[in-house]
Amino acid sequence: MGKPRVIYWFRTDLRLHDSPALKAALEPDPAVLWPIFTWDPHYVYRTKGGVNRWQYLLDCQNDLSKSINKLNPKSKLFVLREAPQTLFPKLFKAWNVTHLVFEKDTDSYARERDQAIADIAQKAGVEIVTRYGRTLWDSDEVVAKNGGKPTMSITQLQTAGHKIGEIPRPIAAPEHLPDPGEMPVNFDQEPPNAQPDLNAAHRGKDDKTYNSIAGPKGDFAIETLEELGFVAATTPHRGGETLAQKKLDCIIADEKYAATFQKPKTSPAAFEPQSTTLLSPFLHFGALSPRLFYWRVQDLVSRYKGASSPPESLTGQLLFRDMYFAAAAAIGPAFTQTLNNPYIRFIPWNLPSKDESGTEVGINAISGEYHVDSAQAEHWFQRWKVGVTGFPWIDALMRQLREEGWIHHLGRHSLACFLTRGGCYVHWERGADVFEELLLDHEPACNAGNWQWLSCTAFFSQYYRCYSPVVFGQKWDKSGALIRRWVPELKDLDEKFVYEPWKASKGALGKAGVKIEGDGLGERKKGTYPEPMFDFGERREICIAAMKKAYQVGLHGDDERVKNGTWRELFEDDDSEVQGVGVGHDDEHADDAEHETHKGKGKREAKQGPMDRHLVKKQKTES
DNA sequence: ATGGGGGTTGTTTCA
DNA sequence: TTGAAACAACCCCCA
Repeated sequence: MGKPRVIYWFRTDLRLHDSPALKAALEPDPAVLWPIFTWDPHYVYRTKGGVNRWQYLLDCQNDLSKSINKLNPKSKLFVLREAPQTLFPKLFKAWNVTHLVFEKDTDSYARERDQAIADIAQKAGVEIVTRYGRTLWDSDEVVAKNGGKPTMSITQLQTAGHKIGEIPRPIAAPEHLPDPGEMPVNFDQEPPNAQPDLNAAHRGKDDKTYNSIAGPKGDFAIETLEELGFVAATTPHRGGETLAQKKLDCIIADEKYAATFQKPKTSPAAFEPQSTTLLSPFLHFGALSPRLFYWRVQDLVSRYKGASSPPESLTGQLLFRDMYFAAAAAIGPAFTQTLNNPYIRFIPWNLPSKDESGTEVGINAISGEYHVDSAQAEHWFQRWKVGVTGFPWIDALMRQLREEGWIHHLGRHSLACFLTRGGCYVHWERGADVFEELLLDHEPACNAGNWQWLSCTAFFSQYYRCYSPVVFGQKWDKSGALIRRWVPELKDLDEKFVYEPWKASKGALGKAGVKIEGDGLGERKKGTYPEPMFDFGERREICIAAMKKAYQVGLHGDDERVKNGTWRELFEDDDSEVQGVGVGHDDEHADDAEHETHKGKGKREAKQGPMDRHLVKKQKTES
């Protein structure tokens, strides 16, 4: 037997430091090692991503390639443009590969893909080696220690983690890398399935991604935005392991900040500089190891007097990340949706997703296809999406997100609450879909989990705690600096009205050079800012009443009645206020609703409640 | 097993 | 100006 000929397959671990998988690849002292990245059509076409995130990925790849090249001038990150499922059988033969090594990934699509790769490797007689390094603990182990169930609270995660044992200490980056072997491409490229292309909207130019396996020059170079057909990115945030390390160093150097960090006390209105670390995009691409981050903080905390502790502390933030990863690992593809998900509450939101289970986009992806069951809700959603709701705090956040790809966690809360249970009563999957496209740090598990949290469909349930689009921002930023930065229409408006310009007098508006008019969609007149979409106080009341009703009904995503539409019967005794929310009901039913209201009000409130709650409990223990 | 305490990140009011 | 308490519609967790 000769020495191993190893492919190291980089995926969501674009780094050299603290990589258990890379360490495992180097341990048998390979004769050759190819560091490769495969440009997977699933990510290119079936994962929504704005230009900002594509640029960030390219940053991470370029930085990694440079670092590899420093360790061995003959090597770099070799990028191959083909789906791994069809590429690897050919590579294994052509390059005479003995081992394929990669970091384990528990995302639904990744699991399915990696299983396929494992089968292919077995047939080819190639040994597969994997290690976990994407979270603090192996998510599957967490699930096992949690009784095979998804971690639905931070205590569950902590208890399970405690049972597994101490979080592994980070591993140093390798000091040497073997030469890559020969890389003949004496085989044909399997053309990708480019339809549907969920990113078509961002491609201003021709998509040349798959013109050849080894790129335009045949040198396995990293793609460019040009090659992908994308126009220029707008975010100021840049990726790469080198930058991640530098930023982490800065954060740890500010001992008081890092050791006493309390997330709920950091301001969502702070920008330049932001109040949180902005390390999440690095974590997403694996340019920063969560375990390195954890131990750099923890070692400081252990010797610091008066340090904060989980869940509010910096390490606590990493625990939440692990919680979502383990929940997603246990629930599988259904985690990112309501349908078929037994752990998520059914709420009859407007604009529900079309059922795409069984289709290609249905695998762990929200394609954005949905039922427009209410023209009103659709109009609100369109205004929310581009930041013209007429609520300056909401619009500022949305515009910051669109341009920079990052907003503070509590800003995300504001946007999410407003779209779902605290304003528009639009399905959280619509919002998750928009965030998936816009966030640099978009992580399927964390994004879906946080939307479930905020919409009170899982993880969190206090739906009467509702973020006000006015007072919540004011609590952090009385003068409206964030609004002035991102909603320049209002930059000269008096502090008294900057959060609610509709209350300003004509004189005050005139002085600020702004008029309140229109819905903000389409061509907007210069010097205008849209009217508020609705009376927030009114909407808040309606939404809370509707949430209460849905909680009493107590359906979950896997309920047959959710799938076959008979859930409607359970909501028919809505009183008139609630009816204002659920659109979709035609006028012919209005009479019935009216009728129900007359005889039902009062009595039912008192009696039905406890009975329904009992029903909910019973259902839960059964499932 | 049941009941009380608590829940990273609400709002309003009052001291 | 800051902090605590009321509001009291939820579910999880632990003893």
